[in-house]
Formats: sequence, C-alpha cells, structure tokens
Amino acid sequence: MVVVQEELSSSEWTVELQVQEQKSSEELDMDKVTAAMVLTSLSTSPLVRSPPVRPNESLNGSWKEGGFVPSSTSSSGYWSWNAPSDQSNPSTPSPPLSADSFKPFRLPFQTDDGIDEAESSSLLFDEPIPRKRKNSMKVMFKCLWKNCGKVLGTAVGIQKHIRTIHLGRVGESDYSDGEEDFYYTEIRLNTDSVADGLSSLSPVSPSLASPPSFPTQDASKSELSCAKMDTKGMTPLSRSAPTNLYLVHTDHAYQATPPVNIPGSTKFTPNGNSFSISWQSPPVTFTGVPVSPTHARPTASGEQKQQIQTILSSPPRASVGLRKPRGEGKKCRKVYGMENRDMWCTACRWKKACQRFID
DNA sequence: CTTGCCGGGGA
DNA sequence: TCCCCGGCAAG
Repeated sequence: MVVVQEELSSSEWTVELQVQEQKSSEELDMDKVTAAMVLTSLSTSPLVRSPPVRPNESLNGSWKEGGFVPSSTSSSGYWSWNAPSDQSNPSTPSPPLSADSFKPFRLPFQTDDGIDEAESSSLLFDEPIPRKRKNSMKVMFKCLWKNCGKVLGTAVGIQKHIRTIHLGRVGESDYSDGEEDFYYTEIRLNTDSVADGLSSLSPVSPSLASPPSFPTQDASKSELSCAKMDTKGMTPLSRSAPTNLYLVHTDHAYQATPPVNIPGSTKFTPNGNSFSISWQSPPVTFTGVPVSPTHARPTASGEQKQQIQTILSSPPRASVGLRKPRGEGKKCRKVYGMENRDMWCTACRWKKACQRFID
C-alpha cells in the first residue's frame, strides 16, 4: 500500500490537475446537454446513491466523481491496490440478473476505456450509475491551508495560490509536484432553492462522493464510517445556511480522510450562516514520506499521521468474541436467488461468509 | 418473516 | 478437505 503512492510520478499529478479543470467546464456542458436526461433519470431511478465499490469488481481502481472523469486517467494505478479478494471470481461470470435489475441508462460519454469486458459487464449489473446533482452548481476551489480558506474560481488559481503563498515556490510557478493538490478542495456552490438543496442532502448525498473503499476491507469499513458521519454532519449545518448550500467535495479519496479520527477537526458553527471546515491536516500523505521537509506546513502532527497510517494499514479488527456484523450488501443468495444456487459462490453455498460480494 | 453466516459435523 | 446444515442474530 505504501508502495503505491511512491509510484505516483509528478507527471501523473499533472494529468490529474488538468483533468480537474477540464472537468469543471465539462460539467457545465453537461448541464445543458443532459439536464433533461438527468432530471428524468433522477425522477425515475429508484435510488441515487454512491456505488458500492467492490474490490473484486472494481471499476479499474478509481471511481471518481461518479464516473465523470475519464477512467483512462486512473488507469495509471491511482488506486491500484491489490484487490485483496479473490480474482477467481471470473470463474463464474456475472450471469444476467433478473431483468429489472438491469439499468440500461448510462451516461453517453461514460466509456469503458480502460475497463475490460468483464468489468464493464459487471458494471451493467451494478447499482444505478451515481448521478450528481449539478443544477446551478458553481465550482469553487477552497484553500485548506490552516487559517487561510481562500476561495478561488479555478483549480489553477488555487494551486498557484498554494504554491506561492503557502509553499513558497515563487520562482518555480511551473513546477508542480501535485503537492498543492492536497491542500485545496473543490466546493460546489449550489444556487438552487433551499428546499431543492435539502432534498439533495439525503443521508448520503450523491454529491458527496463517498470515498472509495480501501482494500483493507474492515479497516475502511469501520474507520471510514467516521468520515461518513462527519460528512453527514454537514446536513444540519447546511440547513443553517439557507442561501448558499456548500457541498464540499474532495478530489482525492484520501483527502476526504482527514476527518477520520481527528477529533474536532471538522468544526461547524451552527450560529449564523457560516461554518468552517478546518481539519488541521490537509496534507495527509499516504506515504508518510515528507515531500518537502524543508517547508513548515500545516501538516498533521506526526501522531495523527501515524494514527491515520495505522488505520489504513491495520488488519481487520478481529472483533474477538463478537459476531461479525452482517454485511449489508446483497449476497449471492439475494442476487441469484435460491433457484440459482449453483451460481452462488462456494462460500455462500456452504453458508459461509460470502466471498463474491464482500462488503 | 428473510438473510447472512458461525459453528459444528458428516463423508 | 469438501460439503452441508442447524441455529443464531440482524433486519
């Protein structure tokens, strides 16, 4: 796991940055082109939620932004953790499920490049494609640097800001090692009506991209749930901001993790119409290897880093003596039905913990 | 009630 | 080891 990030070259980060810019404009186009489609699908699709990211049928690693980012950028192995579970799954290719579970609607540009046939087919049988509310969304970029909070309109702007102001890289404006990328977050200013906005803040809002599951299944499950709760905590907060609905979105899954187990890191001030999200450790790096040790930075304390790293690398908590909480995902039995028992994974057939649909 | 799966047992 | 299933807990 640690190795993965060290493989990220700076060029990849650059690509990432470009994609972000492209994304924002692309989204605006999306509004025009597919507004009707989105509305229709929203009104008809039974449930709009974040997709379950299952390691054994993963979308080639990175699920971002509900798939709006061309997956080709992620084929460089952003989240190419080795999937912990069996790759032996293909032995039973995903059989066609019942017709009603097939969701024919797909975004026209959501191509499968970088995703092979097997994976794409499993895509089809997955939950509805997560849609993002993008009505009247204005994308801003907020500096996460402590006591800064500067908001700029473009990713480039905020990167330049961070680079020059916080990282002190005045003379090397071209140079980007992607480090700035950690230090800002994308903010969507929803100018929709409040009621509309509130309805979009269902417990797990589609706009709040849930962080991809980390392969350390249980670790992510148990610990990242904290992050989820923090995210949910924004709901009442947003209610207190009647006009501007801030949907904080983080571009990197690990960027979304700072609230994890950092008590008080996410602060809401319900009084008035303002709030501040000020976790103290924007620059959490996975490697734990300081990128530029010379600069004083608003980094997580070593303790926090240690903590986070421990979370990410710790083995599944053994919950000794306690029964493992049942997975909430659909398992073979539910998916295939009793009549297709031979299609179940062996574990399910033996009434053991399902190996195909791991939560 | 259904579902997931642990623990145990038979071949 | 493979396979099955009673029974429990959760929903």
